[in-house]
Amino acid sequence: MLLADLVATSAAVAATRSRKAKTAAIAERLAQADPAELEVVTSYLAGSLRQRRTGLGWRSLATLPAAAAEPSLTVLEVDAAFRRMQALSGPGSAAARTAAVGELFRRATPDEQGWLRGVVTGEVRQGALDSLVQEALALAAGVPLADVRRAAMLAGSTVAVAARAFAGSDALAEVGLEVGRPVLPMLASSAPTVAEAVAKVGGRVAVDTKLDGIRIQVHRDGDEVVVATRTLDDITGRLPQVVDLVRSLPAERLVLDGEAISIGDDGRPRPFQETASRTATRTGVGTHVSAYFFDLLHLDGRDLLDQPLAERLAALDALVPEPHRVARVMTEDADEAAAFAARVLESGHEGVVVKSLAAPWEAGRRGAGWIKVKPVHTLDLVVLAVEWGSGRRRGWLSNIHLGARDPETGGFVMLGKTFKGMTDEMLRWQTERFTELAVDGTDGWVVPVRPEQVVEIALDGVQRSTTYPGGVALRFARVLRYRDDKPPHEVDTIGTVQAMLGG
DNA sequence: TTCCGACAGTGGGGTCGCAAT
DNA sequence: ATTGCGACCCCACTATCGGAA
Repeated sequence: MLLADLVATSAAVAATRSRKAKTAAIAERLAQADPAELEVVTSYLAGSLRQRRTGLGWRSLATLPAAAAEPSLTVLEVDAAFRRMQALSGPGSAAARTAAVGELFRRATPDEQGWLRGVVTGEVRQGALDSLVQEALALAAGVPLADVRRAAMLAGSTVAVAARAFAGSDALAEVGLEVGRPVLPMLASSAPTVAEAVAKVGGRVAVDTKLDGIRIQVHRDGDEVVVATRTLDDITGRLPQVVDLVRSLPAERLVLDGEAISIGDDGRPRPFQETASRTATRTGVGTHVSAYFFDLLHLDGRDLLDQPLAERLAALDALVPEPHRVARVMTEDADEAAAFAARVLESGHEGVVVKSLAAPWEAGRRGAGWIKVKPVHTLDLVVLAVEWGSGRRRGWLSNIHLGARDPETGGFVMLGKTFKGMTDEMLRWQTERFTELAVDGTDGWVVPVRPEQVVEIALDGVQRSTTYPGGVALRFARVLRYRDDKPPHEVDTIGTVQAMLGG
């Protein structure tokens, strides 16, 4: 298959807003793929390369050679080119990579160059990702979507089951949970209060402590242990204590789901930054990282995936010692759940996850069985500058720079940015408003403004920063509303924000 | 007809590893 | 030694489609 054909499909998918039409276009292209190229085509139609890392990013593609007039690249040639680039490392690899990019892009037409750049930077933006490709696979192969989804969950990717989809439902059904091969993780949606989460889940629920660490999935087969992250990255070598712990459990084959986090000598959780640092480093030592498990998917030959959570938890409790499980209550009473959540926060943890005790394990259904609840802080800050948006926000002033008041200088200290929480109406309004407040000094991207507009910001908390002058940055900041009832000299001070670090 | 679940898009800060400077 | 890029950890929120109610 020519890359040009695939790029044409991507353009057609981008050109319509109808999901059905997108799915149909993708399905048509999938049906035309040879068996040998099916995995590459499936991956490309979802907007991703098959190579996890290429060493290429937006910067590497800033300058490109002149484009070809006629299409000639095949999808397999493109895959081979990226495979070669992935293999490059060591001194001189950057130059070799640049040469390889030149070779590939010289053979691409302007449209193909645009698509190649998008797939490398993860910005194909055609309005279809993995989920719609799963639908397209089901459509093209004439198999139920649920079969495709389940096989993809168990195999850890959609690409891995594309060929089986075309071989039929029976072939898909042969894909089972394999100890040692990570499955796609089950995700949680969120709710503002515990009471709402309990009501939404319904019936008897488990309320788990939500730890602010790294999600881990641990597989053990005899002495062989594999630790994987949420994106199924293998981090076994970085968490030796977790490996030892799981080896010590009284079972031979198992699959556990949990969280890795640094806990201080006082028994309270360390900031997320410490856990991240510790788990990101391959060789270094540092604070101890402990594992706390909250689910069990397999135990000694028995798959628990399809069992209700209540049964999985019973098996978990029998297997894993209490100090290595997340604290939990099981109840039907929203007040009891809320009281537990209050104790969890008191102990320094992030929040709770409310789970249906009747629900089986189901990846990729954010919203069904698990609902997280975290407290929200708010600050009133002033807007210091705005950035022009991209994609669907092109032409709108989008990402705002936030500042707290510095009582000593009478000025403002930047704490971070946010583009979240804005409706289209707010984007329209702020584009007009900040155009009025703009001062000289724009670089064409960032527009500095007079610090006069106050905004109420919601955030999960603050963290240490080496980027911002106050030494603190906001975590997950989003706009609640613009405030015209509050003058800039009354917004929160940098001292107030710094004090939240200790909290 | 209205409601709501699922999906994609738009990016945020921090940390490390690696190659180049 | 320092710098810049790429990769990946955590993540919130809105708009929209299309099936469910």
